Amino acid sequence: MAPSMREPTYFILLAMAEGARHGYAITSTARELSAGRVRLAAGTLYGALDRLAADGLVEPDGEEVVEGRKRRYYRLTELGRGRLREEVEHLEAKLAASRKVLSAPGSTRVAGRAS
Amino acid sequence: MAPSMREPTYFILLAMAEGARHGYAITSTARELSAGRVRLAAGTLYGALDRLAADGLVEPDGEEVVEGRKRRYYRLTELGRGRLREEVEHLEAKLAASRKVLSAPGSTRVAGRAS
DNA sequence: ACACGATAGGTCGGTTAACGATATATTGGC
DNA sequence: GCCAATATATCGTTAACCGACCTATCGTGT
Repeated sequence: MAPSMREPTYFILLAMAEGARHGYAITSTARELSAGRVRLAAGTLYGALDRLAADGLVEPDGEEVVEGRKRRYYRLTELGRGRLREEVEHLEAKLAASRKVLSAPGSTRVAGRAS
Repeated sequence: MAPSMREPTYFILLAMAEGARHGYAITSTARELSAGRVRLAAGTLYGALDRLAADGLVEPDGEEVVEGRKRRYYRLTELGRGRLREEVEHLEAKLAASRKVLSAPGSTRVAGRAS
């Protein structure tokens, strides 16, 4: 079973789910989607992009130069999209579990605690 | 801003939200709550317990011997419960963001892609 | 002319959670 | 006697993330 994604990775993939993006655009999209919570550090972003490409979750989608600045585009693969959807399911399962537990005030001890 | 918890940590805290537990019981409760997904390795469990205690999210709640086996109990602190609730909010925010993005089929490019 | 912030890409070393392996010890079933 | 389950603990490794730093362009303000 693949371990759950960390938050930066999750938002990097999610940012690309809307369409291909170049690195810097991923940073701002992730920031928006997370309501400001996720501010991707350069090391996190480019490291993750290399890793995700090696794992086949994203792939390069060409380069271009806009106003003198090079842009490297990446696109989510079908595998990446599937992995993202899987992650959403885990999120839902986690939430379901927490509702079951946190609704009850609970300070109960597990079976038969003797003094 | 505190970084998001990893899955094992989340389920360790969630297991204790129902009531005080000893280490081994946390392992089985976490396994149940996660529908079998989270199988805590010993190193993960006891390492996390020490770390969480140092951070004030959990605290020791006595020891006892049951059938010749020592049990070390831990309890969730108010801080820990708050941190858990905070994490649930982040989970909800993440889900809201992902629904917004994944509902649309989206293979759009970000503004004005030439060529 | 110069500084600075935003845009755009990248590297590198350090921190830390998680993990598997290993160890100890007891109880109970085969 | 051996193994699985119960129970706790340590140790070394891996992997993700992060801050710091570097290069470079463009526009704005001084």
